[in-house]
Amino acid sequence: MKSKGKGSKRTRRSWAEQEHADFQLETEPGSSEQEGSEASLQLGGSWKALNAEGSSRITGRRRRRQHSSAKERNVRRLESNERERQRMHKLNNAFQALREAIPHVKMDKKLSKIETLTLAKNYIKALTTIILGMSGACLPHEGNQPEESQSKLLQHYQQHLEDNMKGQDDLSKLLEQIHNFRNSS
DNA sequence: TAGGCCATCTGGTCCT
DNA sequence: AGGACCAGATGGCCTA
Repeated sequence: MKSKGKGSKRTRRSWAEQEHADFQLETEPGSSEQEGSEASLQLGGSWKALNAEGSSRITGRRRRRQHSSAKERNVRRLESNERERQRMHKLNNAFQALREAIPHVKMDKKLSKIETLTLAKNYIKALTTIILGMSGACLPHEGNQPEESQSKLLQHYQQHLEDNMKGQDDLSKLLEQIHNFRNSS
């Protein structure tokens, strides 16, 4: 969460505020609006935006007929918005956990999401390389072809997941095991 | 000031 | 049927 500004950013008209006017504007009066008709074609968020600009590109498209009252729709939309916020918060928490799990140089600057994913991918690759190197050293009689080692590593990891992985701390346990393994070898 | 990043809203689709 | 997921749109904040 950014430190400032986000709390006061709700300047867009809420669905509750604009719902009535938009519904009148976008629904062709007197038309037979059956569920699943052309009205349900995918337009996503561009629908309102294009209409607001007065574009004629989407003429003829109508919002799907809603069977519930405006008030019920309003309530469901607000509930849906809340769920979506919670979902995005969980996603952001996961990003934050990932940020804390990967080492990076600019500790003072928060990694963006794309940076986090990219660094995480590179970190996994680096760790995999290290582990493959260690397993190659410890298994002199095994075939040391990269694909073979990688396959064994994956097998071992999956087995480990099935046997032990149950909670949120499992990744740190695994990293601890890797750390211990490195120290002992 | 432009561009990057982000939070939020929104409606369609998928899944249970 | 309802919730989860997804992607587009929008507008605010920040930085170069």
